[in-house]
Amino acid sequence: MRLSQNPISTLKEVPADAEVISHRLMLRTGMIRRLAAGLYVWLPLGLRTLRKVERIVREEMDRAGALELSMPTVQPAELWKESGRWIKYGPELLRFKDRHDREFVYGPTHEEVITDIARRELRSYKQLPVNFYQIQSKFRDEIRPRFGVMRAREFLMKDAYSFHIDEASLAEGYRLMYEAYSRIFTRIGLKFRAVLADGGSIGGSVSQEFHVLAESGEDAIAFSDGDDYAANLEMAASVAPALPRPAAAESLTKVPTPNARSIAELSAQLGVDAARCVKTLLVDGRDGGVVALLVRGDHEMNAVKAQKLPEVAVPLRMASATRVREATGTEPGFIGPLSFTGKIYADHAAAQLADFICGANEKDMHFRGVNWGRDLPEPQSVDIRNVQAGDPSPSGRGTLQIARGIEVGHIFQLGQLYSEAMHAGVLDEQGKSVTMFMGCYGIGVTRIVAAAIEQSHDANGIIWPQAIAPFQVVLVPINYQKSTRVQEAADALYREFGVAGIDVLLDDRDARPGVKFADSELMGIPHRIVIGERGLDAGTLEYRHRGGTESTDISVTDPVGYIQHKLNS
RNA sequence: CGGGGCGUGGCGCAGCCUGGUAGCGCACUUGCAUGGGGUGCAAGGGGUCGCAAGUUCGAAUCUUGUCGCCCCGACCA
Repeated sequence: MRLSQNPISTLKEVPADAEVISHRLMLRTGMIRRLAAGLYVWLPLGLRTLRKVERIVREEMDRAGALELSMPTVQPAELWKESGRWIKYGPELLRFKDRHDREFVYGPTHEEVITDIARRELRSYKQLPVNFYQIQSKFRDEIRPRFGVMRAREFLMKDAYSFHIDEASLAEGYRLMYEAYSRIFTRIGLKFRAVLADGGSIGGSVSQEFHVLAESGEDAIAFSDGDDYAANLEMAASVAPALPRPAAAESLTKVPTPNARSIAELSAQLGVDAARCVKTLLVDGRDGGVVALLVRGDHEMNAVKAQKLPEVAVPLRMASATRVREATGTEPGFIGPLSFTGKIYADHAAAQLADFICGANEKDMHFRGVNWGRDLPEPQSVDIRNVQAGDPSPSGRGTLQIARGIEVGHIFQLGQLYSEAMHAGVLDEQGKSVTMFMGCYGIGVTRIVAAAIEQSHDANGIIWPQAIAPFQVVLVPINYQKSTRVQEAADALYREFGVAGIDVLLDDRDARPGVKFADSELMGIPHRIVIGERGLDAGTLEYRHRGGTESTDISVTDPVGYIQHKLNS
């Protein structure tokens, strides 16, 4: 591409609402433009990178034996009603009607459509296993789209769905996808980690997410420093303390704690560690009542874990102030388990405490010296808290660290969740009908582009990994418009790179060198060759790598060979 | 959904409090100079101030409504 022919210029200033670095750089380089909240136009420069990511994904999916197809973005509501997700999916599902008043959705994912295809087309176990995939736009009406294309409403996704005769085959298909994903992210040049995950709204049992490690990531992930255990914070199991609970030493006393509505205030007023306090959280119950969830004062409740408890309503909701009053006779801040009559769950760590402090179900009062088994019944002990850095790893080796990640891939073993609801079966070797087992596997193609920038940039701009750079080489001629020699040399070089099949950008704009240097760095093109009269006199060109700070003179005789060597090393 | 904030040329902003017919920087156009790190000088083009209604002789400015967007929160017990 000749840069003089690209009408999109780079920006020095960026819209004030762009927060994260990838969003700012994508706007400044002219990769994307915002159309509306969560909707982005991919301009020529951005699309080049997007297509390169797509190509790598496609190559590795094909290599893993998956078959590409393409499904409509618009789907009939009947399929969603059949799977049950018409009700379960919530407002993120964009629903609309056509001129005949028939209901449709804009697909946020395609389990229903692919299962419909599978039940029509697949008749025999001999056709299994099979894995279908597509790379296509999805729409999810996010509560709060943000961070540019990182959490957009419409985005490009690679989604794959596999069908199997039994669980063993599903596990094998899942393993193949795990390996394909690892190859994909490695080829793209990302620092990533596969972590144990929750199924979320897609459902299913076994599932792992692939996270790109970056400070700006929206997810917290916990990983062991002793082995390769890694899990989304939502899922990371906290290990129950092994020691026996200390014996009760204090007697139960009620103490005044005026306005101590938070653990921080409470522990300050009483001069005790937050870890000796118990937080009582009331959440809505499944049967209409409330459920008490107890965690240690220095711990945080984990909503994903808590809503797996049978009595807890899904999705998890904190009880309203009115219901708190009905259930306890007091207001939030002074709730405790002692006179509470509803269902009580205590986190393992809270259940392990002796002589602890908790609310007295009376305004401005707490109990001290509370002991399980003596002052109230032994609790049902469960894991309902987030792990913290320093906690022992559930793998038994090492302690947990917390890092932030951007979820770029997610793989699931769905089992028979959809195939059962939608009656997708095949005949087995005995001629008996068997419900198929399914897996599904997603990659956020557009999100990968943003994640790559988050992970690799500096003060001057993007530093693209080789594999997804919009151009591999940029040619910067000095005084292109005035110097015939420079122009001829640059044009010749541009042709040679093109013939060699290397993606080359020629900055033939009538701009000063400083502008071109700044732009080449902003755009993050890995290899730069400067062509100037001085160098031509000496028979040299100037080479510089985007990541480096030094330029080196190279001979004019074979710059293409020089770059090819760099690309292959 | 709750709280806060913002809508003024393509982008970043000032003007609004105290009404008098819109300004600055970047970008863009033209010319001259410059030509190895976002160069300088000069001359230009471009905005019915989100939209609607109201108050007023007069509204970017005051009032009401409406639409759009952004940020924070959604463990607080």
